[in-house]
Amino acid sequence: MISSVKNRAPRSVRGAHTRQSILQVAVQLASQEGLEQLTIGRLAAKLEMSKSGLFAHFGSKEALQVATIETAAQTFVDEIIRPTLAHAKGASRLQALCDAWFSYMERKVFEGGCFFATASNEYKSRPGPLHDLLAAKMKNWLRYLAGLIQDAQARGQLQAEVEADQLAFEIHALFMGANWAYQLHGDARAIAWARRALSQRFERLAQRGLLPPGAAV
Amino acid sequence: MISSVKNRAPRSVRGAHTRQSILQVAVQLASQEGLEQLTIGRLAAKLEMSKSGLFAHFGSKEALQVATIETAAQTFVDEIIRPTLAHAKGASRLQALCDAWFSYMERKVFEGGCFFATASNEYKSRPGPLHDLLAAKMKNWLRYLAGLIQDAQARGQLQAEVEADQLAFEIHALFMGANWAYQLHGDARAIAWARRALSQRFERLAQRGLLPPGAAV
DNA sequence: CCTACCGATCGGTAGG
DNA sequence: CCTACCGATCGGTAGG
Repeated sequence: MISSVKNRAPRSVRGAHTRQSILQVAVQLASQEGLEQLTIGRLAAKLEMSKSGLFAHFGSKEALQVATIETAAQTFVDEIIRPTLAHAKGASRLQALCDAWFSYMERKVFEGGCFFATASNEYKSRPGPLHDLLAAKMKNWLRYLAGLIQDAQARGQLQAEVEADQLAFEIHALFMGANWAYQLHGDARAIAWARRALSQRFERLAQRGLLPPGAAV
Repeated sequence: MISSVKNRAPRSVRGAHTRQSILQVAVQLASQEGLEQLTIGRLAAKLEMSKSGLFAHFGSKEALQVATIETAAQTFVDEIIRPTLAHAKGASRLQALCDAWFSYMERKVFEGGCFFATASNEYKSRPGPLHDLLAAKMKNWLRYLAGLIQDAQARGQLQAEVEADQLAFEIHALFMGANWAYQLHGDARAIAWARRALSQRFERLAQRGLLPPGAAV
């Protein structure tokens, strides 16, 4: 079916600007309260515009939710993926990515902590298009992590006997754990614990000093 | 204030039984969709009773949510804490606890995966009494984990240089990571990855073979 | 981008 | 434990 409703294009530069403003607020709200609590009425009230005016930008609540996820994904790429591309492939880039992730959390890029932690937890046990979209995004993220690990292994900077998927899972689990504890208890020790666990894991896996000095922060 | 509404006691044996039936359904629903989506109307429809009849058992939505959390806590204790008390204090009990946790997930005690993973994620960035209750429960859980670690350390079964809070955080992060991936992707490899990461961590921390043989599963 | 609506559902109440 | 309600809010529509 050809849906001009779900993939609504902005009709003007001004419309696109308004749409972006809406989505920036939506991303912040959803990172704290989830995508289900992101109601059109509350969002419109925050933006001091009418429900129907806001609604017209998206066409359905689900389209608003999808656009919110895509906006958060853009921010995630800009904050975490893109800066690390300046680093050499392998251990250096992997380390930069981990640092970027902790920085992203400490700087509170999203008010409610990692947007994707909130959203993927919200839909992890509920079928539907939002589950599928988030599961696909998270799978890509873990694949990307595993790819960086394999790069480091191919360069002899990381022991090859550890399965890349296994290590990617561990790294991701420490990110999620740090985000969870930091948000729930407001205790920054969780970030320090995750950093230390990661650096110890990396140290053990580093081979023959090929990891750049101080790389395992 | 003396609140006979929030701490409503069942007026009869039959009333207590109905209340328990309601809460069992509530716990399953909330583990999948969260405590906010646990609406009185949906719960009443599932139980084929009237909204107001169900409502009368609790007095407010928040009281229903609190009772649901306490019910899930009971199940958690029965499934994970209590069985491990049969094991000797120290590494043995710590290991039994980890095994019990993975078993609890694999047996899908809660349909949506770990109830407390869902609930604590839902309220981690939102102030209010439910946040505070869940944060307190999770703090107790991590304290309990850290206590088991300290017991093992005091017995010379686990190296003492690792901070108990640090290791408890790591163990919990692997539990949360396994639950997250298993629920989101339905991929049991996540459980295997978490088990392996844990057993490797324990192996490295075991001293002088004092850890019972095969204890680090 | 707005006002003015719609039916459905929310948490909760009255009264039995 | 029920029927019969209440005002508020939900996602969404009509028409401009």
